[in-house]
Amino acid sequence: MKKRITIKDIAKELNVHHSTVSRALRNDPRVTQKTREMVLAYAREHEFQINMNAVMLRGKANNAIALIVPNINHNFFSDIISQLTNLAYKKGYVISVFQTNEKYQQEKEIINTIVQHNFAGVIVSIAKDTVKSDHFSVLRKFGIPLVFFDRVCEDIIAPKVRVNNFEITQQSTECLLERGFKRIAHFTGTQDINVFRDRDRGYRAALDKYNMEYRNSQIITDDFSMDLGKDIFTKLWDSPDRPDAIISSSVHLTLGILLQAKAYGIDIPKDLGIISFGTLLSSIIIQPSITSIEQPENEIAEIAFELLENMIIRDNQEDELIEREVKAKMLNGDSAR
Amino acid sequence: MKKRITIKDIAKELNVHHSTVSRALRNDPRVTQKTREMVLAYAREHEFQINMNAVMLRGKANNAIALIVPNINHNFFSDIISQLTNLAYKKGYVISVFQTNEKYQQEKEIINTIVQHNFAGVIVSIAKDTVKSDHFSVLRKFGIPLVFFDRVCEDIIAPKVRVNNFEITQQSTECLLERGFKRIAHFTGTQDINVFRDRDRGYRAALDKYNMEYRNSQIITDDFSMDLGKDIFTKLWDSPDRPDAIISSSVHLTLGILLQAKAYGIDIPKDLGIISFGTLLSSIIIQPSITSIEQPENEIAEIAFELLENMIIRDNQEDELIEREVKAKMLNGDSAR
DNA sequence: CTGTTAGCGCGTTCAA
DNA sequence: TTGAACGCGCTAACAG
Repeated sequence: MKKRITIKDIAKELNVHHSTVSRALRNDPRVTQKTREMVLAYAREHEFQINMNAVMLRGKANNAIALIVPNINHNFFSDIISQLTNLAYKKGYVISVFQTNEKYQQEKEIINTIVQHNFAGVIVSIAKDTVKSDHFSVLRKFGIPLVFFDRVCEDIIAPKVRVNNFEITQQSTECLLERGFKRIAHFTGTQDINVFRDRDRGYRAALDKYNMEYRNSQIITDDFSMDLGKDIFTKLWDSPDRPDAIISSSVHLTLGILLQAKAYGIDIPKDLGIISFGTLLSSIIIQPSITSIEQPENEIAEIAFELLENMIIRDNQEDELIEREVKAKMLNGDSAR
Repeated sequence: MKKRITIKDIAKELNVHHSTVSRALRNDPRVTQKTREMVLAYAREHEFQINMNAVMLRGKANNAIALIVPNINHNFFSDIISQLTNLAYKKGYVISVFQTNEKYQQEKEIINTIVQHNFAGVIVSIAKDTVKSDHFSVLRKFGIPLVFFDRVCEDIIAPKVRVNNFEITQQSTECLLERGFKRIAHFTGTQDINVFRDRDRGYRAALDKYNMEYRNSQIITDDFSMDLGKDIFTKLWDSPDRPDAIISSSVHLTLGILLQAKAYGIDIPKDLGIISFGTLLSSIIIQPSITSIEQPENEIAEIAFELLENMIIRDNQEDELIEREVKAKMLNGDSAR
């Protein structure tokens, strides 16, 4: 590690005290115009860069925000990351992104790292694996503001940004029912997570409303991958009680379904209705277009950031329950153009 | 900001010296079993978390690596981010992701932040906007290891991971020529960036080899968006010298092209051949499938990380020119299944 | 085995 | 207006 230039180095070189240099660099008014210019010139010339570790050790607030997501390379999350990064940049914050790979253990270690490095705040969407929530309490203990989005811990008091999963899934299911589908399967994730639980509740509410039942109704997958979607769909399709429609919680599962449907020569939507969460960018050019459920990623990012920034500025942890809900929308493939 | 518990607090409480606490926490052998256990128990109970700012101020190496990309929400980059984050995690590093939005100014400010926070190393793919490279020299000055991937600064001495853009674009163009296409347009990015420059050189090399010329050949876009792809294609298609094939540098441009082609009722690939960079996930279900050029994101991440880790471990900045090239592959849509 | 001391780089006293 | 001294939390060197 190269030795870096410090304010003391500058002070020695210019025959002033390092506290004077410190003041000059921060534009403290009680320093001569001349001295300041001398210091600034020297600093610029020698590319002085302040050591933030020293600054923060003295208690100055960090300007780094931690963002924790299960997967960086899912569009839903990468869109939110991108937007949050831009918002933060405008306000002088820096976002560090962490990926849990859906693992509780990694999530926990990440939280510790965040505490140890004095991050200013944390925005998180929890792992599928996360059923305990003890690791979040340490943030509260250390006074680090926390905001949940999308996938939340129900038993931790912190602001939460939710998507209207119940409502939109109910609506989507009803849409299929109204189009005459009778055996609708629901491909979704673990029921430990609010998002997938809410979606399944919405799905069942719609079935109940129409007095429908379907034996193979709920299919829970641990993983959202194209291959898994393909496999699950294949089994289901070849089973005695074949579905005539599917609601899918993930673009990747949907791609697997579509792929296999194509191999089987299944006519969509005649023989198989599909509604899928997630923006299937190319659904607009797929023949036939499928209906997708679009989530407002930018709005989620904006609200989450706003909530967190408020807490950071007011040096405050919320004790009341702040919940904000944003609305996903159904986008019919054929009307997308 | 809440006051956090420190080793001194623990020391006072247990009537030992804080240096003893420090040793106990780090499992220094020269501390009694009993003392250590006492300290560890107390620390665990009170959720002590070490203050990394203090540790780093003393000179200990940081375990945080900075990753700078133009856009987090492009699949090429988000795949690399995801993979890098996992590799880093296994080795005990943490990745912080920064987004330049293709702006030189942001890139520069990010570099300063990185220096100020003493990051252990930097992995970067530069912004389209970045024509100067002065801001990278500060990293060298401060002894922070640097690795470029994909989009590189030619005049900075640092390890570079490149994709065989020249070769693969030449090959793709020849592929189209051999299939009988004669007026092939090239949709690509600014020629200030090695990636797009290399692709265009490969494209032209193929044309030259076949003694072909095409007036509208090179179309440079500032931005890679679906809308722009659609607009540009529309203009081109309606021009007197209509293309019969396109090589596209971006999935988003390609989607725009496909969308408009569909609206025009253009038969692909009979009336319009298309080869596109980027994994068009759903190309496997698009009818007709289009040929894509797949880049080895995981391999890029692995090599970049390995190169950087070597420099970090050896506390070394490379003076020799390390260049590694990875190979993109053409993937024919119809053989993808 | 444990305590003492010093210092990492900076900002904030308090004094001059 | 500037300087001197101190301390943020931690670890290394040295002393006991």
